[in-house]
Amino acid sequence: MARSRVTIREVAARAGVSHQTVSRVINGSKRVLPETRERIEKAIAELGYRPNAIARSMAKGTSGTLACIAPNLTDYTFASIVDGAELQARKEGYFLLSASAPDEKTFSALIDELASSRRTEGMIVMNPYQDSRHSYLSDAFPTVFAGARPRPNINYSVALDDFVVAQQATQHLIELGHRRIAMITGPMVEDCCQDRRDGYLQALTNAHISPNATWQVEGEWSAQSGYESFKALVNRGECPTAVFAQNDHIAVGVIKAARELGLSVPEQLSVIGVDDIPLASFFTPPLTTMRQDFAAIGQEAVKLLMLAIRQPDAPKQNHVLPAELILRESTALMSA
Amino acid sequence: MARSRVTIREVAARAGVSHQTVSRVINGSKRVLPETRERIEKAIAELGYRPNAIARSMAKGTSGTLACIAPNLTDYTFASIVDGAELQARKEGYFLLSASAPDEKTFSALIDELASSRRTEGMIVMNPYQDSRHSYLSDAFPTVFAGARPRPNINYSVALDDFVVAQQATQHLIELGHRRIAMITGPMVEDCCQDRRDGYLQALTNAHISPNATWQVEGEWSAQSGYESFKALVNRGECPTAVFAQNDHIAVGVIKAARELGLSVPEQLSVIGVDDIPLASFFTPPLTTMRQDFAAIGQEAVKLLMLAIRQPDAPKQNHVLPAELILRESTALMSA
DNA sequence: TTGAAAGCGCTAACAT
DNA sequence: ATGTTAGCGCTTTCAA
Repeated sequence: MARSRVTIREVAARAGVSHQTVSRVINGSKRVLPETRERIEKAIAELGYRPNAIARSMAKGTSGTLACIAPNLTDYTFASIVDGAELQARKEGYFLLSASAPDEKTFSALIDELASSRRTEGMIVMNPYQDSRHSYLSDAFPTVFAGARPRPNINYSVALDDFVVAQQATQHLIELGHRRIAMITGPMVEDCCQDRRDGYLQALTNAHISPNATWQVEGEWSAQSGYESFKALVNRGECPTAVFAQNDHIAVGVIKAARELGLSVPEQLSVIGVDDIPLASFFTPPLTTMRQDFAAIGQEAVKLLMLAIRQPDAPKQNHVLPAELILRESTALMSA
Repeated sequence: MARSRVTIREVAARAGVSHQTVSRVINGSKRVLPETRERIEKAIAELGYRPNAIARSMAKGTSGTLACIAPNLTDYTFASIVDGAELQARKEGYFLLSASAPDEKTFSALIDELASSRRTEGMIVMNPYQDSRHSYLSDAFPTVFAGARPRPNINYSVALDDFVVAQQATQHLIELGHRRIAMITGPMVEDCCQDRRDGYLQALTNAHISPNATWQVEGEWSAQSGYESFKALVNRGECPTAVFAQNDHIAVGVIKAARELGLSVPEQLSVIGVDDIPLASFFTPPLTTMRQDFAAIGQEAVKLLMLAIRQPDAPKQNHVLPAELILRESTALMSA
């Protein structure tokens, strides 16, 4: 583990061969005599030689790293996707550089640094539509979106099947007998929020329930937002018997607000979320939710990225993943 | 943003200067005639030239990246530290490569790849003592620990002041009138768990309460573990009136277990955690806890790493950060 | 102020 | 099977 300053040439000298033969050995070429190989391997061990990755990248013309850009790295959502991506990247022989860009300015600077400096071979971008960050992107540099649909400038994406998931969540509430079903959304600029809204509407329509505009409130992805949104809703005089929260954080906020409003969950109000965050079963009541497989999204994104890198002309692809209904105690049969 | 294949020489040709002069311009050297500079900048813009970071690293002998290694990237703890580290790294002009190593084998392979391949200039390691991963490390390669104390082979670290924090948490319970105070710990192989135990013991000693070994139960960092540990404790016939949980997840598990056991929190059982995770105030009851500034830990770690890189002979340093008591509703005066 | 030469540590192409 | 020759795209001497 000593700081390696030994070069391929020193190894070559010690083994009495050319540096090229050493290169062959470290690259696992077959065209080396076993005894030569052995001699070289001995020299490598004795000298503690380790190939310099930068020089290698230089010669090969590839950096061997991918990048993953999220608004932040602390949201469980993003972190899990990154984790899955990292795993897959390493499997593919790449390193993953993850970076967070809280705002559009940071984002564009980052893209610039990462893509045009050839520091990475491709990148995965999350939440490209929270502002106009997607406008800095182009498929001229291999890019895949995670959690958002493709757009004209970007051809690849992996996301939850938001429409279906929302439909299923809403359907679950309907099956429990609810008809006054509110929805609290994330920021509607994001693809997934729109898709989830559409899924919710579809489920209502299928059940011949006419959607009520005042029951759809736009919030943010936080518990605090869920809390405030639900209070606002009730203060407006509307009282649904069930809420479809577009993520678990919002759901948790809704539940807290309901408790303060004297509504018991699930007896008087059913609440369903999306994500299945690790602590979902530790809230009161334990959260019914649609489980997403974030790691799978990250892995898929990397696979798609590899494709984009290797076959720049491959056709547009939008991978969509399912979710699973996790039944806990925040939803219940509509009481008579 | 087009994929940059333009080199410094093409820019030079177009501007009618040597490639070296172009290099001076992109490196902001003063020794270039304003008009020459202008011509070059024009050529750069027209050609859409962007310096190749790899080639630069190659020539300069530095990769311009730091690494951050955690058991995983999804724990809020690790993710927040990484986030803080990334912010600071960029401020220092470095990129941060974060990687997760779930097991010791992955870890050692990672270290090897990262350090000896000179792909990064230094690294931050979290949880080096959960197994013997620390044994793969050496200060021959700039390394700082986050959340653990230094050891003979590693000179730099940044961590919460675990002893003091635990003492304060326990002290809080004591001030509320509790004397039967249990503790549920994380894995005791980790430094911070030991330090937190010692702080807990110190607080008891200061209050002339003799510690009860059966009230100290070793668990893991999860809610599930807190849940099981507390049930085990009570099943043993012991019933404390307060619990110091070594992190919030454990605390949340304890609360759930207590509820199932028919103990109301905080009336019959006070529970305090450590961390102040984002959802802490949304549990029932909202969690009293010791807030850690994870981002600060990450930032400090990078600062220390920069020091380690620039002054390899600087003296050993162990930075320690405070925590803040966040009073919510999971702790209360001991009932008569 | 600018340029020419050399080289960072490696791999690729060709030669032997 | 191995060696030789050229770079990869840049920075760093050292001259001019």
